[in-house]
Parts: sequence; C-alpha cells; structure tokens
Amino acid sequence: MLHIYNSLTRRKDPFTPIEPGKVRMYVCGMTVYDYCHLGHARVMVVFDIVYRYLRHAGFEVDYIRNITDVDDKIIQRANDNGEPLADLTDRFIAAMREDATALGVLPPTDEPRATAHIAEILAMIEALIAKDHAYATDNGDVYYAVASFPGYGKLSGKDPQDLRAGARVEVGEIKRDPLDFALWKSAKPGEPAWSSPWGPGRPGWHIECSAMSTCRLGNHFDIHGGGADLQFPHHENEIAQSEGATGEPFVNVWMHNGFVRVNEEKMSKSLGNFFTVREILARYRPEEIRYFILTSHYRSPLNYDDEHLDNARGALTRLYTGLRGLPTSAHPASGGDYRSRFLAAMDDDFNTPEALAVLFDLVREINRVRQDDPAAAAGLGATLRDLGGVLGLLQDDPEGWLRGDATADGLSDADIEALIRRRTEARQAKDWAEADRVRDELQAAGIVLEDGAGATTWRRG
RNA sequence: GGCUGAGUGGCAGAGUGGUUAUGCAGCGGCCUGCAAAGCCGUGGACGCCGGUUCGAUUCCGACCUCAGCCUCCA
Repeated sequence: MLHIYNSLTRRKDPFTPIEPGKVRMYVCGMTVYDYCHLGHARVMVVFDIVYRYLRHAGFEVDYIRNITDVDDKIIQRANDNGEPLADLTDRFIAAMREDATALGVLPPTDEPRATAHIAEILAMIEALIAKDHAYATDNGDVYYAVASFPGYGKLSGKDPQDLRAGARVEVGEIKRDPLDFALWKSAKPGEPAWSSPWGPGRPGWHIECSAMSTCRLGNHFDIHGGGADLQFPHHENEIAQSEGATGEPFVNVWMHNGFVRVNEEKMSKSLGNFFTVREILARYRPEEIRYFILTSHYRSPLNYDDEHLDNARGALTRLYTGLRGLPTSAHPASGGDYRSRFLAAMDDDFNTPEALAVLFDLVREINRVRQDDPAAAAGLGATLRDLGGVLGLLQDDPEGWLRGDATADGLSDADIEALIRRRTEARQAKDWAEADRVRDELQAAGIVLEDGAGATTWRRG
C-alpha cells in the first residue's frame, strides 16, 4: 500500500486515487528564461520517479507539468537580449527538454504553456470576480481578495493576521488588503499583452497554474507537486483561486521536494550559486546525476558537491559490475524478497535511498552465486535491472557503461585493446615487469584492468 | 519575530522503543604472478539536558545549532 507524505496533513497518508486505477498529477514546472540548474533537475527527476512508480503500481497516470512562458523575468530577459519573447522561451523550452531527456526523465502526459491558455485564465478570473473572490482596480489590474477565502494559510500553516502584520506595503498601493495578489496585470508600454474585460494585460503567475491544472485534470485531482519554496505563497494562492472559483476541493495530496544546496545554502538564481544541468553534464554522466539525486529522500535537502557525484559514479560502477556478463534474456528471479523489500521502500513515500540499498543487497547476492550458479545469478541480474528500471537506472549495457566514452585527449578503445594484447603476451611469457609497465601506463590514462578467468576486461575509472 | 523542516559513524544517507541499513573510505583474510574486481570478517553513530519506560538514537518537553518560507524562486 502506497503511502505519501501530504504537506496539507503533515503526515504520510495511504494513497487512494479519486477515480480507481487513475491518477491525475500536476507539477509546477519551469519559468523558461534560462538553462535548468540542478534544482530544476531535482524536481523533474523526483516527480519522474513518482510518475514511473505510480505507473509501475498499475495506475494510469495523467501527468501535467506546466511551462510558465510569460512573466516579469522573462519579459526583462527578452528586452535585455533584444529578442522577441517567444524566441527566448522557445529556445529555453528546447534546452529544458534536452536536459530532461539526458537525465532519463520521461515526458509528462502534457506540458501546457501559459500563453496558450489565456482564455481559460480569463474565464477563471471572471468566475472569481462573480463570486466576490476578486476585484478589478481602476488601472486595469485584477486582484484576489484573500480575506474572502476562509481557508487561506491551511497548506503553509500561516495565519493571515500574522502575514498582514509583517507585510510590506508599497507606495501607491491599490490593493484592498496587503495579502491580495494579482490575477491580471495591466500592460505597461512595450510589454506583451492580451485583451481582457479589464483592458490589455497579462496573467499573474499563480492563476496560470490554477487554470491549467483545472482545465487539464478537472476541478478536483489527486496530486499536486513542486519545490518546497512554492508552498507559500504560490500553492496557497492556487488553492484559494481554484477552490474559490469552482467551490470544490482542489487537490488531495500536496507533495514538495526539498532543495538542492551548495555549502548548506539554497541553490538559486538570485544567490548566483547554481550549477546548470549542462555544466554538470560536461563532467558527469546523466545516470550519475540521476543516481546522486536519488541517494537522498525527495523531501530532504540535497547538498551539491563534486565528491558526492564521484560517489555516485563509484556506486553505479559497483552495480554495473555486478550486471556485467549476465545474459539480458533471463527472467527476473522469483525467489528472494528483494523485490518486495524494494516495493515496500518505494511504497513508503518513495524512499529511494532504501530502495537503492536493496539493489546493493541484490548485487552482493549476484556476486556470491555467480560462480556456482550462473542461472540463479542471471535471474537475480534480471531482477536488478528490472528494479533499477523503476528508478530509471541500470538500463545501459554494463560493459558499455563501464568502458564509458573515449575523451578527446584519452586513449581510444582500439589503443587500449592493443596495449592489453601486448600485456597479455608479456604475461604469457611471465615478463611481469613489462606486464606491469603496460598496466601502469593504462592506469595513468584512467584505465583500470581486471584479469578475469579467461580474459582481461577493462573500464574507464 | 511568525511559520515549516532538520541535526545519525571519516563522508554521504536510510531507519528503528531492545536485534547488520546501504554506498564510498579504513582495517584483517581469501582470491591473484602482483593488482583490480569480487567474497568473508571487522572497527566506528545517533546535537545537548531533562522526562516517560524494564529499556530511547527512536516517544514527550526545554535548549542549542542549521536550512527554508514570510519578496521572485524548483
């Protein structure tokens, strides 16, 4: 039985979808004006795991991850670059998809863009005005009236009165309440604008997600996810908007992933301490990044450090080494409780560190039996590959993964094979000095040799 | 200040009211021409102070420290 930690109840609750067999999930995606950094990668990978595991558990999943393609920062960046807004957003949407694909993130069911849903956004704003949850001001803005929504603060545990006490009030403020937030912003000169009953303007950020999630998944759906920093005010505002407009409960389960940190500090654009996915991909392989993300529970902080990526490489090397030489056609082993332990870990709020531990227990068992019982090892290997696949790991050819790709300045595969042949001849002649010299030469180039029963295998360490 | 969450062995990181997490690193052994990989064994931990309990790292309370949100943010 799958249990998921719900930010709303602050408990792990048993998960039951609204409609049997079907899960509707919405995740706040990227604002596209720059490359994805590791923090964005974590959201994508974490909810990719949720998506994969729900499907593995037999659910049909509608997974919507939105794209915010109009907002202040995007407009600013497009102006700075002197390029049309759509050119900028198209470019970074393409880059985001490249990063996601590299990291083994499955495409969501759909990725709606805010600018393609202006009609739905306007409809929701009008519904809110009709129900006195929102009001237009003389300058053409529309605000949500927070005081009109009794449950405001239930997700983040904040008390509106406390928030009002600490709220800063801007000069020339036209809101009725400092907590009120913009649903529609009137256009300033040079800004992209859509026509509306209140004059030309553009949607506020919060209403985009309410409109897109509701129009794709219905008024009431199962899971809503995003980074922990979105809990307040973004998700709180979404609840107020959606429940205010529809009169129905909005979301059953709220999931928030923890941050990526650098030196124990949040990785973010504003702090400038971020590493983009492509920067890291220049030095580490996609699966190493994915593994690194999964070594920590999704709600825990994840501290970025090269040492941790090195660690991920070592761990994956162990797993792939165990898989090496096993037939890929074998059926997963039926015996053993590895699978049930793995599933129990994942059922417990997607406990990937625990699930990975099961994979290591499995590989030890493979290594124990592979000499004496190759058939059993093959079956366990199939199980390992199968369970790894649930996490989006271990799907490469083991030999290929261990050998890695030749770097521009390194030895080619053919160079390596030639040196190994020379060493093998030396070993047959018991010329240990020459054999060791060749091995040292290869080691200096980052190649590790392993003398097996019949042949010498190698990998790029 | 208000509201969240966290403090585990050299590093990373799960978990549990009494019994091995796991990976990397260390140590001993086996294997090997020597290695590597692998296997076997092994040392080392639960922020601090109280409380509940036969027994707490695990539950409760105070304290200290850290991170996050309260402004855009995954």
